[in-house]
Amino acid sequence: MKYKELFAQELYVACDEQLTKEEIIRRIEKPKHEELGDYAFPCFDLARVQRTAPNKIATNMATRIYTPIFEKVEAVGPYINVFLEKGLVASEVVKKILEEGNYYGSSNIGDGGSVTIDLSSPNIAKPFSMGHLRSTVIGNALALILEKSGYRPVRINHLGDWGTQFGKLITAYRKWGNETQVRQNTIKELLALYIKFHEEAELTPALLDEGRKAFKSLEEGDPEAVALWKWFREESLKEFNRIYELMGITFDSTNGEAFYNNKMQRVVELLEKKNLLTESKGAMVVEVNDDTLPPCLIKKKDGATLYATRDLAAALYRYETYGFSQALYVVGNEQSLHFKQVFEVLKKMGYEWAEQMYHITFGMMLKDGKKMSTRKGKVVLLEEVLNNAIDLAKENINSKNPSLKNKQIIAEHIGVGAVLFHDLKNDRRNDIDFSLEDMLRVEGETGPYVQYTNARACSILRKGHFQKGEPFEQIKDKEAWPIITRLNEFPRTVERAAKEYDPSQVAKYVLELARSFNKYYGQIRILDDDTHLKARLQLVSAVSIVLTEGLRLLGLHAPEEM
RNA sequence: GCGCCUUUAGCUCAGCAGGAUAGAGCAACAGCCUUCUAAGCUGUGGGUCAGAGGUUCGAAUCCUCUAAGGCGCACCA
Repeated sequence: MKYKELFAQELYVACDEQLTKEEIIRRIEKPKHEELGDYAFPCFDLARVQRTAPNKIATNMATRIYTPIFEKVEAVGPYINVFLEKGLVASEVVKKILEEGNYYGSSNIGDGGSVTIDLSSPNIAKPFSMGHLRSTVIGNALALILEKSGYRPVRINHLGDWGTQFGKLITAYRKWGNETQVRQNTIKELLALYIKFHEEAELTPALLDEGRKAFKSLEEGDPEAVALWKWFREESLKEFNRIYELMGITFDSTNGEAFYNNKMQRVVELLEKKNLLTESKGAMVVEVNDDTLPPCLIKKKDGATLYATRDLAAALYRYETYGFSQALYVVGNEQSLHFKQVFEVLKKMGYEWAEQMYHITFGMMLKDGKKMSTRKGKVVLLEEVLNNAIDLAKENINSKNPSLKNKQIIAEHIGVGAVLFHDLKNDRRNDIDFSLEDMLRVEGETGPYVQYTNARACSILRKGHFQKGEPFEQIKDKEAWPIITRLNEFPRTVERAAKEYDPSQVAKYVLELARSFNKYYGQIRILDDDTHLKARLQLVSAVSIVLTEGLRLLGLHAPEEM
């Protein structure tokens, strides 16, 4: 980072201040090919100002740039390419990492502001499907990345524990439910009831009304309905917690939709007081931005509330409780209209903090190119996928490293790592077609590949008897340079991931670092040469520190052996 | 119909506020383990960046249109 600024400063002087430093910084790029140097500056802008051929300008300016930080400055066509003094930079970077350890890459761009993150939010009484994986994994990674960037994340699992679906479920349970069966296998039985309800409702549409009525009675506190609801909720949570534990994810709050049940009246009153509520076709709505957005539904014909009402109540509650500087909603992109409406309503209510609310969208998990549907029973269960991945990791351990200790734990870290990483490595807005094969893959651009790289590095550190805190030695291998430049990029990568709410930046980074290290590993026998041993081990240690930290930011463990 | 999004190698995707010969992984093929964990490394083949215009010294990247696909559009969440 600072090397680039140094280059900009040099250019600023060399071009006689014909461009501003900001303009120069914006133009400086990283050449696509290593042979072309570490930074490059194209001279086309100056060519226009000076009305001279860019090649000429490049040649002239190149001779005017001189600082010890560059070992070579050369003009290639219209570009000025500079090569960093490798020894100097390598020392600075590796030293910094060894000194800072896990803190390397931390920043304070968040300035201690709290960020509420609405994530995971599965529906109670339904199995935890692959669809919820994305929100959970992306939200968790964002929380970790933001935390490293100086924010205080608040992870909120906004459980789907309220709504008409529970009316349906209660109705179904009353009609066809069997207590013993449900008690034995709650989630599975409830899912079956839910599916049956929708099948029957195709034949007898009146069932839908009955479901709605049941929900109304639940909302009004009918003891029998409430008891059923509580039971469903508890059993579901037990199941979810097992999965969260496996993934190493915890929450600061599990206040779901039901929590806001008694907070919605206030929202309705506030809307009334501000004259925002109007009647439309029997329902109460807020008109938002008339032409571009459809009205936001607040209350149904029968007086029952809707999810927008709950999200409004939740937003108020979260602002009052956490005083967030940002509020994030990690929810699929199919709900983008809903969040636009909710944010608009809040703005109309006069809350300027609504400007700091963001819908963090992500693509759908598809099955054979189509949306998965709980109602039709076409779901893939996350727990099964995770167990598959763990079993595979165990098989691999048994064939590749049978004497490994703590096999079970490490297999969990690897298996879960494969699944999480697979979800995080690409832009979150892309749809993912579910493929067990892809998800369990451990070679190539995968979590286990990165974990394996780190395990190798750790193994070298053990065998080379690496000691922390020894005097620093400069690395001499030119083969190490690609690693050094990657290591230097880590802080920028974290910062960018935080600013763009994009964990994939970290995932891609960690892959590149692993790749560069594996290449080095193939070229240099680290433990063979005593004279370079210390410097090399220090480099390896820096790599391991950054890989471990990068993986941690994605929610993955980095086992030292595997 | 309206709104938003997507379209880059056989497949899955990168390509960071336009810049020098478009990159990875998987799959295919050919190599590398008596020496630091082969979950690895090296090499080969594979591309009119959906199409057409436009802006620019320069476009996969920005603008417009077309085509294909996806998601959303009032009492579900």
